[in-house]
Amino acid sequence: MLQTKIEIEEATGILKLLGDKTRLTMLKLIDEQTCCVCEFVEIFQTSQPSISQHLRKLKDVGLVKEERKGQWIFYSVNNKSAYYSFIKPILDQLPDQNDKLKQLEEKGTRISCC
Amino acid sequence: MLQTKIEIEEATGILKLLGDKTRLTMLKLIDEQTCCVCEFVEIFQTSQPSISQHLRKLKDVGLVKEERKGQWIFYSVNNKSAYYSFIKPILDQLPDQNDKLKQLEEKGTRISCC
DNA sequence: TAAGTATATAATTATGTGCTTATATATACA
DNA sequence: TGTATATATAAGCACATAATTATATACTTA
Repeated sequence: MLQTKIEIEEATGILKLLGDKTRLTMLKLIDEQTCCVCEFVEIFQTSQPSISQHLRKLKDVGLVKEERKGQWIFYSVNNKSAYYSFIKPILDQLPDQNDKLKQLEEKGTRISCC
Repeated sequence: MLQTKIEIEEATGILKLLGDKTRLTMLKLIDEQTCCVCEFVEIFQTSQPSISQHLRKLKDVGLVKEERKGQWIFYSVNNKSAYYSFIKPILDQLPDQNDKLKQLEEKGTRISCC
């Protein structure tokens, strides 16, 4: 695939967002899956507002999309984003994070699959 | 080429470094060229200590290498770095920055070519 | 060796970022 | 409609980061 060019300033904005452990892991997780906020809270063992704020930043640049299903809001990577081809090669070099979701399934706290 | 995996925490460290306009532009510039500190100072229109500190951070993780030639120290991307295959796809998506070096050549302040 | 140029380092300041606490909004269900 | 659950937002604080200023070090050349 021919890569599209991205301006330096846009690139630094995106890279700044990826330069955070929580957000980068999130993106890797939801590149091929879907997660809701409370799952992230459990996975990252942090507060709900903190997770919401990270997701907000990713949403603001269009990297993730949300879909409400009842009381839950499910997040996934927006592969229609103009930046998707920029971040995909990065995500592909990261180790799989699915063990984190497996742990939720074992504890019975996984929601997204329903 | 089969990509090597990089741990999430290492990746965020590297991405944090790339998430800065000066450093990202620097890396793109010296991926295939060589520049010395005073050239960066002129290109980025900033102070010499600021440039040195950016280079220091890149050097600390092994992303760049330095070579002294007389009074000048020339910097270039260290393509032997374990992280090179991680950052290369990122740099490749950035627009060419060679116009900045051309401007130095036109002004007669380009050093590295000698 | 003295003066000039190039670069590095240290200390300080200014700004940015992430997390917490508190509160608001939205949905579900009894 | 009232309560519980899920999520978002706002304000404040703590910490991190980038730039500046001042100074030190290294090399060059007269």
